[in-house]
Amino acid sequence: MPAQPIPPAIPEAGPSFSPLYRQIKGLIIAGLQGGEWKAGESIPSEIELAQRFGVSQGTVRKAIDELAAENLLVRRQGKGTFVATHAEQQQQYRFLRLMPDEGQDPGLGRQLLDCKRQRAPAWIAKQLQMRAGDAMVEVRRLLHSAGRPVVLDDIWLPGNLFKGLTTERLSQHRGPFYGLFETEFGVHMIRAQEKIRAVAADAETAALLQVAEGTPLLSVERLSFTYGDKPVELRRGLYNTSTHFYRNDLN
Amino acid sequence: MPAQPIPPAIPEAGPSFSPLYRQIKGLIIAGLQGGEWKAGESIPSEIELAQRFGVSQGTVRKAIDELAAENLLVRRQGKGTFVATHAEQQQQYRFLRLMPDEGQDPGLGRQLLDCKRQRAPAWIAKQLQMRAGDAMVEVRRLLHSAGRPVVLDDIWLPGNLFKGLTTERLSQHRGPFYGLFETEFGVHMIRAQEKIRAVAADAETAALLQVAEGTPLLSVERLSFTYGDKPVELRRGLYNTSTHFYRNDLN
DNA sequence: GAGTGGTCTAGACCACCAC
DNA sequence: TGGTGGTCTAGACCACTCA
Repeated sequence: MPAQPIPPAIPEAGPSFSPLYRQIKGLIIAGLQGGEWKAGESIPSEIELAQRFGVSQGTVRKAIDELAAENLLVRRQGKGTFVATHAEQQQQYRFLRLMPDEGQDPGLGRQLLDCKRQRAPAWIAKQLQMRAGDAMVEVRRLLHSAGRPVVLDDIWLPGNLFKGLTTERLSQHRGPFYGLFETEFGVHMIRAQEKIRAVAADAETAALLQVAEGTPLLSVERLSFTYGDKPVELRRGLYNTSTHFYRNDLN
Repeated sequence: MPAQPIPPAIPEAGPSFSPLYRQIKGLIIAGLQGGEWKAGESIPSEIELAQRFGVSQGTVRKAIDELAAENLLVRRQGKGTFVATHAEQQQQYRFLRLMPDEGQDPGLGRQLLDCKRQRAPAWIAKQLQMRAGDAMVEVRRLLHSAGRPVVLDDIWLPGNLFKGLTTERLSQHRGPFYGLFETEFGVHMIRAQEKIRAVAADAETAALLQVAEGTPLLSVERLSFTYGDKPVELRRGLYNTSTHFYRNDLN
């Protein structure tokens, strides 16, 4: 009697078959994760990658297509394929959905309020997959539009990934934080989840945003991930939506 | 002296070159728009479409790939390619991003409050590309979770597209409104824009949502489009976010 | 087993960019 | 002019569904 194949202890939910182009995709992600190509740089041409991996150009192309659709890579005809970055003009504030009621450009100014190292409380540690009490960096800042404060951000980062992060470093830097994180700490934010609620401004928040206590604010809690679905930033923004709104496109 | 080519009066922003697969895509969209294939039905196979349009299967495939990425079509291996619909279990509430703090499934109950024909005020007419005073249908309803009201929706529809829409018709129908709109009125919602704000509950809203007046609520204003970027629904939802949140994924 | 979508290949040619 | 990504084709074979 032939031996029965051993069934897996837990029924697998994953795909039973992995096409070649997905394996190639995994190899390219590994290169990105390992720092073989840095943010803003070009990766090798499709033909070169095809030769390296021993597959056809079309297979590499399909792998890159998916990575471009996920905004990990950017294709530029005639020039090459580049590692996506948050530092460029066009990609600035890629994750910020705040829009002014009038006009197009957010055009926001930044004001750093605080940056200190703390021990992570349990509710933050859990989301960042750390242990309660682990080292953590806490940043607080305001975003201004036309001179008026619109957003109050609290940002929490794992201390071990952002060792040299100081108030000085942050205030000297131009452009979005995520650009600094890429160049200085090698941390790429590639994906995020936001939980949005309406809350009432407490006294401290009201003072900072120059609104009355109890004013309804948009609470935007964002958990950002790097390669391998590893959470590396927790952020809570409080938005004054009297002159701005959060824009979302559905399809 | 050779004649100069005449420059366009307005510099064209559009693409100077339209590949074959985009033209095929346009033909398929025209078929969808014209009702050749209805919501939930299958479209002809790739091979059949390739013969009909006189191109290779690969070209049809690329056109369908884009339409599937935009959620206009759904591919099912071994079965065929189907016109996307809001009426199916898996696709139910495709545009609703509300999630409970505990658990996964929203599991919402519906309560129809009102449905009447009105003349469109200017601010609604403008967004629906109608004239102020044109016929309009106004619907008001509540969504409940575990017996408690969570969402108050006001929905405005162009009167000429929804001629037979009555309270009876709406209350008898099971499943999402968008499913009814597809089957009864041939209107497919394929895309939407949302503007999200935090607002304070007024007296009437507070009573309906069973919260205190002034409670912060999420205001979600949604403009939905059908084929050809034609706006066909304006909706304003007021969400009580004490036990639920609006979820958004960024990448 | 027939029909569907999904993968992979090889090759030709086009559009765009930089030198 | 050469290199890059972008399009299009033709054909082989694989995975999935259903009768």
